[in-house]
Amino acid sequence: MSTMAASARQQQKERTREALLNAALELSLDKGFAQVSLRQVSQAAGVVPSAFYRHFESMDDLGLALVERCFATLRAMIRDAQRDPEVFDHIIDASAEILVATVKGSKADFAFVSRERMTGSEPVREAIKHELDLFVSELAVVLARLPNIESWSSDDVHMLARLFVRNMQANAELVADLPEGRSDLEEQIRDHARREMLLIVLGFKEWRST
Amino acid sequence: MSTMAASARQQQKERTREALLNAALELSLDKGFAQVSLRQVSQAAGVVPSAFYRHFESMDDLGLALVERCFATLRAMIRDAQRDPEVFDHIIDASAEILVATVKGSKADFAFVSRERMTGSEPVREAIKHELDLFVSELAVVLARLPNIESWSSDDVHMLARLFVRNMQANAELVADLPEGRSDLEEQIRDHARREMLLIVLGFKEWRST
DNA sequence: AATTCGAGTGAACACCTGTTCACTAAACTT
DNA sequence: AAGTTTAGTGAACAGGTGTTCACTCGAATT
Repeated sequence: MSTMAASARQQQKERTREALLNAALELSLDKGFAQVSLRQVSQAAGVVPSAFYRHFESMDDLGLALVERCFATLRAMIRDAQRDPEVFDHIIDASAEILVATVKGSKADFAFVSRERMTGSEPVREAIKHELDLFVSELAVVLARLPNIESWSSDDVHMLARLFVRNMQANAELVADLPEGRSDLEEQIRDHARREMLLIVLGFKEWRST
Repeated sequence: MSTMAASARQQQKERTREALLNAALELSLDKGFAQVSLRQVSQAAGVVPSAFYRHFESMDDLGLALVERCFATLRAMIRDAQRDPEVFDHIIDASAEILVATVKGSKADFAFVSRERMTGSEPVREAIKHELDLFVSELAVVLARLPNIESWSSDDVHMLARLFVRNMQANAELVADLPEGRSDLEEQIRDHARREMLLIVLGFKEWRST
């Protein structure tokens, strides 16, 4: 992507590296990342355990790489949301829509983040916390440009962003462990998310007018 | 407590049972409950591994017992809050105060719940989810009796309760892994919690007036 | 064409895990 | 006082764990 090289050997290496990452992500779906052993990941990736060390120096190391990969998805989501012209007119509706759609499309990633945020090894937890804070700040920048919000104090915008992200987290959790093919429940979550965001915005208007 | 009996042998049994529970709770503080082995718990409780089975048939079983014990604390909190006359006049301030104080006093319990809510074995996760739903309903009942809220629809009250509990969860997490003796940060969290609850209430007023 | 490099192998290691089972000894029952 | 119950013991087990190390053999470099 960035460096085009790809010398057929590096290419193969990258392939098994991703196989390891995918295997770890999938295996951690039912029991949690911490329960997944180096040997299980290696086997699922079709590699002998000692080969693992050619790519990561420990499971913690792999965990950090996974965090990074997952947040790339999140960043893509916020980037797309900014480009969508809908967002300027109907932030709430569009946000709820984008949230549910994105989470549905990358369930494993979101499940991983919301799960390992509390349980992961200390470095993993720290990395997620940091990425999440970063995400709040990025969202604050986006929000600050919106029509009705551009006059707010930056403190208030930041708090709004925090509440939105917290709401996003909570709803992402719900979507992430949703049974397949229940579009009714999905619609219900979308609706709840919408109402809650609306509530927050309304609360802020009232708050700022006093 | 309930059955007074206590035949000196039952007494002793209860003693080591609690020792096992306490050991499990403490050991799960740094790495998470799922990382704690039956042998570690037994050793920390001063018992040989095979004795464990006299009290629980598996670690999952112990986990469920721990969930039950932790939520007893939560229930006590909401019960006390109801008795406090302050709450009727200044729900928000009193709630924020009680929240921080209670969580600070039972860090381990809250840390356990907020951690195992996502990571625990499936039965443990299910138990927590159930208890949490129950908690929302209980809170809704309390809120419905409050001066300005008694006229709301039960749906709205329930949503308010959900938002409050979510807020509580998020702030409990923050308090739970707070470094010791940082009363400034503690005050900051209390303040945030207060503002966020206020925001929610204001939003609801506005919401309902349209 | 000869040499170096390195991703992947397979066996061995020391250790920790949950579970079993025959046992002891002290508290209970008769 | 004799007999039963049971919380706790200690050794053994089969199996999974992370890490090591000498190795292969094809691709990359010279």
